[in-house]
Amino acid sequence: MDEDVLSTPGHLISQAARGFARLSEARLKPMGFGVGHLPVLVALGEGRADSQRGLARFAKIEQSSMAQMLNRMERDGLIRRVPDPSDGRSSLISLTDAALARMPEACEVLFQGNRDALAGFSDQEAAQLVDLLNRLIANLDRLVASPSEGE
Amino acid sequence: MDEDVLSTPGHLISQAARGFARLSEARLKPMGFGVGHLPVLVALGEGRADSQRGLARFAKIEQSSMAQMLNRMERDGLIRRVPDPSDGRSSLISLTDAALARMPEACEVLFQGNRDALAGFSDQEAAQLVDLLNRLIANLDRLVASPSEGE
DNA sequence: GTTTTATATATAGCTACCTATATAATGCAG
DNA sequence: CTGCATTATATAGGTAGCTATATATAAAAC
Repeated sequence: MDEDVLSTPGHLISQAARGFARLSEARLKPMGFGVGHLPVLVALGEGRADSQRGLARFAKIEQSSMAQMLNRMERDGLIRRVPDPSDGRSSLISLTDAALARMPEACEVLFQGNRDALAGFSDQEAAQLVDLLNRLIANLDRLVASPSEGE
Repeated sequence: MDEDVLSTPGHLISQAARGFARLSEARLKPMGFGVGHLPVLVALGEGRADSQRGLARFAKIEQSSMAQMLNRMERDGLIRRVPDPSDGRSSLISLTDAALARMPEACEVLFQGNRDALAGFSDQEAAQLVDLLNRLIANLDRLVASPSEGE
């Protein structure tokens, strides 16, 4: 009876996420990227954010997590931080040429990983999965914001 | 064009997994559990495994990850390890009374978390989500086993 | 009965998250 | 123009996973 706590969507999603992460990690590593880099690459590449805070909000992770992520990416030569002339607390973050050059390939690898993972899914099923996930995420965002569940 | 790499199932699943983990963590912590404990509790509680290797296989994580998990659970008084009399390399792992006593409540909390997260889902939609996730996981398991994708 | 191979666990070191707290610069009140 | 609140970043320490490698015991080969 308590066994099927492992058949709940929550547990299945965590397993799927680990599977995806392992696959993506394995494929991105040879080109010098990690699975957490992508939101940063996209945000910087499209000018959607250029501060640590902005990147954290874009990636929907905590500021402290982004700080460490950026430390690793700077160490690995993917980004660069220059002091913001208009705000002494802040740095302006930008992609290095190396990161920019390798980005399209990284995106392609991720798209391919998704195609591989969705093998056997009809277009309709893939679309439904995305829809259900988006609704789930919206619910979870609401719940984490106010941990008192229900309504 | 590369922005929607963040709208792929892979990325959405990772966001959903983090949301679930944060929610479950917050609710389990007050009763002394963590989100990774559940497979161990279930496996031990139902006699599905009693060695580290067996637990790792059951939980579908690596042996080294399970070793650390068990270290933390032992430290926190949730499990106990006694040397296996019939195999000098191995320990027999069992739940403490404290863990056993709190387990049903933990399962209930997780079931409730799933109900909360699936608010607005019809039964049919919830079932479809589970089905799609199971197929996704099967694909990913296959892919990780042989990283040479497609066919 | 040794020697080899396989298995069980342990350990080192990494990513990517988290919470909580400290520090420094900004901006606004007074 | 000073002092307080706010904001941006940094740091400490934790969980849960990973890979890779070491060690000890067991089992199989010879």
